[in-house]
Amino acid sequence: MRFYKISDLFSMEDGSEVSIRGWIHRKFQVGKKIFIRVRDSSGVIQCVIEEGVVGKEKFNEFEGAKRESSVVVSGKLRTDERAPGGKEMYVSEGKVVGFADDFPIKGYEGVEFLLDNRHLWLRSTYLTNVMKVKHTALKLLREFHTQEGWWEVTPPIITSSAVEGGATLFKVDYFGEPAYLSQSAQFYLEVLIYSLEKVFALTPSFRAEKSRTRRHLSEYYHFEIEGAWMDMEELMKFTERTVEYVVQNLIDERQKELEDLGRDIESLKRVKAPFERITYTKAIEFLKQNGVNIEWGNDYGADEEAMLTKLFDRPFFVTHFPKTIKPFYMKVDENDERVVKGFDLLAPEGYGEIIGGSQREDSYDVLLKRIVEQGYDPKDYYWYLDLRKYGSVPHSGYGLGIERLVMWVAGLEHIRDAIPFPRFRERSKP
RNA sequence: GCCGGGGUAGCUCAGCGGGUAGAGCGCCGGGCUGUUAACCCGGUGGUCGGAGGUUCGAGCCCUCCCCCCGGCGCCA
Repeated sequence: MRFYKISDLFSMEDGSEVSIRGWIHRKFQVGKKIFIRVRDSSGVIQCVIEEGVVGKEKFNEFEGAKRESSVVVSGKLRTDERAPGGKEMYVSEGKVVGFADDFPIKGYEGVEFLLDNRHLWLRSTYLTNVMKVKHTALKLLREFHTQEGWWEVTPPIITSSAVEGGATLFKVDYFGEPAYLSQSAQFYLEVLIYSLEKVFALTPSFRAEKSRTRRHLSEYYHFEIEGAWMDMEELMKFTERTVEYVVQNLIDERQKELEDLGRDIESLKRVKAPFERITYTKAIEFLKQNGVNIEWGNDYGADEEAMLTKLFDRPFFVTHFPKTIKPFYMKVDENDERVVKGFDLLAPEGYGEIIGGSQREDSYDVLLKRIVEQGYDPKDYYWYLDLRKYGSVPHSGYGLGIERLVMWVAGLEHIRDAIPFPRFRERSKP
């Protein structure tokens, strides 16, 4: 038997005999007539079952099938304005494959209940739409970098030390020795540019902070790139082209899902390179003019970042931060020793930082000095320092938070919905 | 880690001058030949987050603890 995708049925002729399989999304019974809305991965269609047509036994079988029961049904398609989407199937035969117990999610539950029942909530059209958007975003990132001559590589997740200090690491028992879950693949990518020149990786990253915001996860997908011979300017140009490519093609390929999610497509259409740029110094001036009590040299917080996002109606760069608030690997600007050649890319509409990048320090002596300056032990970074001793080159790279990108593009209120099984706070179930 | 809010029926919540618990929805049974979170009739429903304490008596007052939500910090 050939099974059709439900989404394909809506473009077929009335009278077509088709079979589908899926799950009962909604069900209504009126006397001797049962309406079931059958869902598969592509869509939902209403099916009408009448006792006079399928027989009493089959009718009773479907009568006993609750929401989320899995079914196979066959029948004729016909147009009916009373059906959602304007088409329905008039069932001639079918069977219940797996009967469902009473499904706990009815549609008015709170956050905690839904998170405890995430394994069931993932069947919702809302989360399904988000997952489809995410898939396409990942596909587009890979597609673009491959087209542009980049190599995908697979850095380790288990590491022996912090890439940068500060952020809390998850500790694991590695054959009796302490090891940590990676919070960035950057240093490993820096190794690989000496052979592949331009590399990217998609890996989970882990942060053990007990963050309490709608923008943080303990486990998230990190898209990182590193390019040999690239300076900060080249990297920023490449970054904005990447974001433009992903967003513009998403509008095209996932239009229906974005609309279902209630996303304002017009604001996404404005995501065209080049993006505006503002230096950290100018950002601080702006904040001061708007009554924020902040001094040059301090990092701005979430409230301040939100103020900045209102300056532009598309993503924009903040550049040249004081070196005191940025990690040692960022290259100090030769025109102004107080700042580094690093940038953040902030998404508009209050979404904030989605990418952080920089040109890397390529001088052995300067890097060593900065490691010591920031209180780290150079021995822990022996292999990272080594890279500067064997044909060092200018190079740059960035890290993009996949779930933050999805959250912004899909217009989500919370980052947890950009990942099927969110890990945050102490939550690790389901 | 800090600040704020909250944990009462399967779910969403009400109850608080202390007198030992209520609604809606769900669920179960019945009815209905066009439903869109269907509708109508009947039924079912609770260690009031945990442990101590005050009191004749605690969901309600006190102490400690646990869990959840939102904001900050940290960052992608």
